[in-house]
Amino acid sequence: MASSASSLAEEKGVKLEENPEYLVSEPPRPEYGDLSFPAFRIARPLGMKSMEAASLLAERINDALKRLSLGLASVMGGYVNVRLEAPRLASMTMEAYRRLGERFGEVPAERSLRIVVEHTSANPIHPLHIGHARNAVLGDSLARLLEARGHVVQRRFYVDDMGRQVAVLAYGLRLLGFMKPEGKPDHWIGLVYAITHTLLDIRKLKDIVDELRRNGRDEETRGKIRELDELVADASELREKEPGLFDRIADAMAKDPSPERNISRLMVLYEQGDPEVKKLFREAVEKCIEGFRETLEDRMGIRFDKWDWESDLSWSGMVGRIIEEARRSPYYTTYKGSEALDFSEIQRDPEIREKLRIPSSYDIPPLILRRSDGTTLYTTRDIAYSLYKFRDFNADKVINVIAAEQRLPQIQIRLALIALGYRREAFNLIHYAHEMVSLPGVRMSGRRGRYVSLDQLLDAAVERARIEVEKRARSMAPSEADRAARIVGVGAVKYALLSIAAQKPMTFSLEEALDFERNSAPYIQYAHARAANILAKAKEDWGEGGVEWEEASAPPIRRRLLLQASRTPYIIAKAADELRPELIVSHLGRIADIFNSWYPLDPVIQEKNRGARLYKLALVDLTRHVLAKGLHLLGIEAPEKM
RNA sequence: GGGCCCGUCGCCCAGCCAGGAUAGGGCGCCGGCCUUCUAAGCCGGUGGUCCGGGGUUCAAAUCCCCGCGGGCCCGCCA
Repeated sequence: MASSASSLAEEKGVKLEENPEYLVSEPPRPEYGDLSFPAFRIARPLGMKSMEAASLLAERINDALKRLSLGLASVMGGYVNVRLEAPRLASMTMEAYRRLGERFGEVPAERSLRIVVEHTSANPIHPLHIGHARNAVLGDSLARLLEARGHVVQRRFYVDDMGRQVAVLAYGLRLLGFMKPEGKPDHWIGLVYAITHTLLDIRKLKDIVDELRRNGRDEETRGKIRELDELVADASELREKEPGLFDRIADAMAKDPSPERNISRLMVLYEQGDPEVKKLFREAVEKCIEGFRETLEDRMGIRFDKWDWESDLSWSGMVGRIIEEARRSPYYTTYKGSEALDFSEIQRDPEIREKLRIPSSYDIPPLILRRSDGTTLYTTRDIAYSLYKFRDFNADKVINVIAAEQRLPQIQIRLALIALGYRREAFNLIHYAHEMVSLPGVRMSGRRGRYVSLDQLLDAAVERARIEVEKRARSMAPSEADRAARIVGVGAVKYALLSIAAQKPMTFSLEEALDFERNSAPYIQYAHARAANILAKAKEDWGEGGVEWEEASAPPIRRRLLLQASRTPYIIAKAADELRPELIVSHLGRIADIFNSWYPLDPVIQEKNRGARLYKLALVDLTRHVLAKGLHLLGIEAPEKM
């Protein structure tokens, strides 16, 4: 339909403003047909009345459909509606499925691109929590979608080991005098970090209180004392968790006349590559990453091709070279006494504003490149890293999956790239922003050790799934039940995170994620398992011929399942091109709904007529495949049994 | 003070970018369905001033403007 509209426009020498493909939709009532096109939308640019455009377009579409004997177009109001010839659609779709096998649904893009997807990149100072999970699951799904579209994708994790937070952790570990994680290493690291950070804050606040008191500022003193009380409460909670660890760090810190100075010194020494400090930092961060990998790779099946250490980038001289380039740039300036890049001129360019999506009346502040002690800042290092991602993979496009709160620094990075003459990179660096995840009633804080870790959530989900699996575990071997529980539990968490569009803030309710009914991963997985089960019991292969394609026409629900399943390649392409995994989520939901309504009404194996039975088997097989494919693109496994 | 995102049945969400034919799902609630390919399922019912107000248009949940409510950002943190 879309191509008929395009060619019509082309002949009239008119360029349509919008892609006609976007105008194709499903009519509101099934009697109207299977697809519809609002002809009035293209009537005006073509210089026609809407009815005129509709009948002309219907004629074109009919010609095209006739060539394939695929259906019939009719005019209704200003719409052209098409009713597809189900048997023909069935044989074409199944033929493609048989030819492509497991690849059915993937449509290669016109041009295969090299794309880097950087995601998760959590600070290596505490375990992953639900917010990181949203990032990880989105990033992983985007990567899978892009691959399905024929792009060459590289997944990278940025290990941010040069921030102040890691220095705080390293300082704490040095006070502790050893590094022997008990239990999962990232959890242990998280505890050390929280204890150290909280003790540091208490120390700082105490100093402030003393100072205020000396100056007789009673009002302010009382306020600060209240803050202090809260901190002490947090500290005692931490102490309860691990008294030995806590006291050791506390005692050692009490002997240090200036913890802050020592932390800053650690940062400087690490950036300089001091061997002893380097060993300390690296060991600490490696422990944490080890824990991350256990969660991401072993438990969630989210893998990375590269783990990029921020410090490596810095030591290699890349960050230094960026600063050199900045100094030579005409936008180099001094801001608040520090070296900086000034964007006031660049951001006046309307093309740049539009391409980087900078709001029209928004003034991007200058970007400071270095602290006064000479150490670099995160954003500066990220400029180097952005370029590195393009170069190292020879990438056409780099997608950063990063929380929306980092919008400003992400814009600054792209402006900086332009300032340094890297326009192509700036325009092909995409900030895929997602909003935060909160847990109801939980005030999370990594610095205070107050968080629900992703591991805990996954444990709860898998545990819940195990109970459900055991309820119906019929003929399942224990190892099989284990596997099913893991697939269902982890799948449910992933689905919950993917089913809400990324730009919406979400409250993650474990309760709801563990409701394994409709609109959940288990619901889709269940439909898949049922389909797989029918196929397993069938002992017949529809692919060897004898399928009666006429069976595709009726009953309506059977026909609808075919129609929906056959849209899959289009949906996958769209979801990949628009970076919208949630389109896959809703497509799977629709297919599972139709399949679940269909199969109890229209038994497959008991069907007496062989040709009909084989067609139904083909339809079950297609459905099974399409569900598995979609789940896979979301990073969710599809069990054969559950 | 400036900017970004969000606001749709009691609750959670889709639809909005690319305006059109009675605004869709799920949860909840009410009532049915396990001798027939797994009831994590199916069938029926209940429920909406699309945050408010203007404007553009033959036509607005969708586009524009002004408000209101919630989240986030504006650091020599990351």
